[in-house]
Amino acid sequence: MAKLQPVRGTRDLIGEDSRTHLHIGDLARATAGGYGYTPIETPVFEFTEVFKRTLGDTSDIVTKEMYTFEDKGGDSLTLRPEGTAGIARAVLSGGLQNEMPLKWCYAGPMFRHERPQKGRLRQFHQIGVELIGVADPVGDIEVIALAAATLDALGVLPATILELNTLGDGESRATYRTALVGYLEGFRDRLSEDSQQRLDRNPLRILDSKDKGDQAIVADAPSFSDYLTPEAQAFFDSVRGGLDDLGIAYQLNPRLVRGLDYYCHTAFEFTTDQLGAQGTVLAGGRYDGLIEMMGGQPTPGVGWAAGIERLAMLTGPAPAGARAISVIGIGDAGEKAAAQVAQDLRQAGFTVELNYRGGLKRGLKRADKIGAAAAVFLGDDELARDGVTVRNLDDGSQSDVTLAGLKDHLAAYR
RNA sequence: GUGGCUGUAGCUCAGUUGGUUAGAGCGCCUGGUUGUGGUCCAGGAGGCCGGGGGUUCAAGUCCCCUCAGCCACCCCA
Repeated sequence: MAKLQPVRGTRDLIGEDSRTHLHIGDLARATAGGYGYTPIETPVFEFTEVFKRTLGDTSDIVTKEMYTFEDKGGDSLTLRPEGTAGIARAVLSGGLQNEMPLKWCYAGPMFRHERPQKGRLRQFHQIGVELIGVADPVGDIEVIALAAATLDALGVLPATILELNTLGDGESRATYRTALVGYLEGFRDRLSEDSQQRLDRNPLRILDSKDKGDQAIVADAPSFSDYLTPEAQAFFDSVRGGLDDLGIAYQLNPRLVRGLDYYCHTAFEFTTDQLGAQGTVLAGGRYDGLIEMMGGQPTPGVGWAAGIERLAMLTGPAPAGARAISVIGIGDAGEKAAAQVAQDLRQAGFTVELNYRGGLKRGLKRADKIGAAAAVFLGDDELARDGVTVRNLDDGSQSDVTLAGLKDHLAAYR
């Protein structure tokens, strides 16, 4: 263990950072609430099997990015790398299959053992929503509309574009995959080293390779849209029509893919060019195969997740809360009386900071530092006349106020 | 996991071809004001120069290793 450093890829959220994260979570929950989504909290760790089964043994997340450990009972546990698997598990272990549709939103930490860089940490935070039990495109449309509304509430929607694609159904994907691999095999030697591996493991990923040579080869590859079944095409058309009806702009991106098998039909991402290489702010899609893969009945689902750290880089710091009133006691009797005044003001709903010791000068310095709007002095002079002195910290003006009239006087500072 | 760049005070950074007690601004503390902040003035505290090893008469400065940060690849929110 290195000396008193945070673990690599983790960081403390203090002051403004913490406030901003909470603000983003609050706004997301409020927005989702307006769509009828209620909060869910699942554990931050699960049996490793939960993620292995759902993410697939060959995915990068499972093979190299999971924080996995053995607990004292000998079970293999894993810190969740994403939110959906745990929620699917909750559906099954809670016997909620008959409560469909389930509409949930969540916010919390996720863990992936990756090399940190801009917009990427080992412990990071996501907000997300899941709509489980709706097979119709109206579900996709609602979830995307909610995503846009959330980004709009945060004020970052104009900084993003919505990219949209379809992964089709299983049949569409299977025939396309065969055609794509057939085409790419002819160029195997000329593909980048990474893509040669992808060709065996995850050929669809080659479509969004950043390698220039790969891109040239991919340009002439078979197009997925030619392989969509009529049903899958109709589904996608419905989603697009619904977004058009709601006035939600999007850009088709045929190279937008998902690595995992249980994804199908709609895939979408809100991306930005303001965050360096990590441009994806919010990503989601339909995962009809997920719950079945975990051992449940076939159950449709669609949802998304967004990175709070990435959102925070776009929103900037959240607005500060109410300015405080500093209550400063002077002398033993004054400090005692000040404690009572502070208590009364707090119960009346004021934000109050009580000085602990050190006298008026120290109290005022502190008041200035925390940005208090006014200071209330309480010393022998004030006690003698059963009142307090109120100082306006913006203009320095002071007034004598009776104890009885203090709340009314301070109303101007709320 | 791979690559590039960077680690000097709480923060942001200077520090000459290797040369004597390592500096600045901001912040912090004290005093000027034994009942007045933010401005001003004076003073002060605070550094194993990320860590370890090496070269040298001499290392913050050069070399190696290691840790960390940043950025990119991979992958992803």
